[in-house]
Amino acid sequence: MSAGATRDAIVKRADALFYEGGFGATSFSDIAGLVGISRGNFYHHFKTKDDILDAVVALRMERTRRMLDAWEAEGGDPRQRILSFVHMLVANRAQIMAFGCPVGTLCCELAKLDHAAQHKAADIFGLFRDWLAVQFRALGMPARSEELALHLLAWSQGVAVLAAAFRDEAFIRREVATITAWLDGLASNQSD
Amino acid sequence: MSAGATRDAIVKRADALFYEGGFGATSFSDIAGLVGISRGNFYHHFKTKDDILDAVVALRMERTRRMLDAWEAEGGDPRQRILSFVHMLVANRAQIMAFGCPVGTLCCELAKLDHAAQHKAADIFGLFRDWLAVQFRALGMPARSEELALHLLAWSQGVAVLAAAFRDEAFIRREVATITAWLDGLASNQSD
DNA sequence: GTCTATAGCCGGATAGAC
DNA sequence: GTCTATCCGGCTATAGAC
Repeated sequence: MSAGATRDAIVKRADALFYEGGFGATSFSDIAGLVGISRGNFYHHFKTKDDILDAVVALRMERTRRMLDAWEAEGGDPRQRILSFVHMLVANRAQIMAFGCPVGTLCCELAKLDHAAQHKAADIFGLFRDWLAVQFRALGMPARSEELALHLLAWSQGVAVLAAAFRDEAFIRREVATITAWLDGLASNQSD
Repeated sequence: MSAGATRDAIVKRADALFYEGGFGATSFSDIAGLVGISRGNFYHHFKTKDDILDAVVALRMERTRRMLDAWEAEGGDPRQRILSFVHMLVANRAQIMAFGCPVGTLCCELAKLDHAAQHKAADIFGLFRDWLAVQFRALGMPARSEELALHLLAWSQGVAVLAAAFRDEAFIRREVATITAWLDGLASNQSD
């Protein structure tokens, strides 16, 4: 296998395992087993476990960027773009109920570990925040766009946490409906 | 030291370490070091690490119950009681920015570990949910009390996650103010 | 009830053959 | 670039002295 392909396979599998089992609980053996290589071969591609984490965070950053660009390119209005973000909760509901949000749970785990990569992980949230702020500005709310972006980001995070704790799909759908109503009420009443 | 005292000391320290460092990342040595006992002595009180987790979850359950009872006994109105809950975000802001919410982060970690105690941990959320639902009923919203309780619980969880990710105290205070305004708007307009 | 000593395992990481 | 073999350390857990 070429150099890049094995490396990519490692990062891809590590990404999934870090999400489903957590960074700390995932071992080199776990990743190597899924990729189909030996543990020794690992260190030809990554010197330490933290290096793998950096690569996984970079992968998630890039994937997020592409997703936001795609939503931007779909040609809808800002309201529809924001709803694309919110709809992730429904589209990924099975994984969210099982493992929570990939970004939120990683940030919380790295915060407890006081890990050097915690700020890079939070930057993924930053991508969403900035993109949402652009949408709120386009909706005609320039003054409070960043606050609204953080508010919506927090809202979706809360839904993910409780959905995972209670395994409650109806709750997800109800909250998404509430968010949609809140969004439609924003233009007419900017007090919330 | 008497049997109960050492056991209580272990649970108390484990509670803090599980919160600040995570369950998986906390070792027996960490706890023993803080308590001031040897690792060997540990197994006289707890057979496995999971047994300690059970005791920690039970401790948090009981502490939560006492806190909710105290808020109930303070003699305010339902609105004031709900604000006592919300105010936790401000009162514990330093810890929340450093380690997230103790309940939310534990639930997410145990979900990823597919741990047997994950449902018991979620029961702590259940205590808050049921108590909040009682308050919303007392506010005159019997039909949607449970939904409102879950909504507020999720909201506070989202604030905790983003506060930890961005270490943003102003964000916490802003969201608490928004929650307060939302609460005061509920009586007059039950559409949100 | 608390200690020391240690078993047994698995983690990350390395060396060197192919 | 991939492998096998191995080191070292920390982990949970146990045994047995005091």
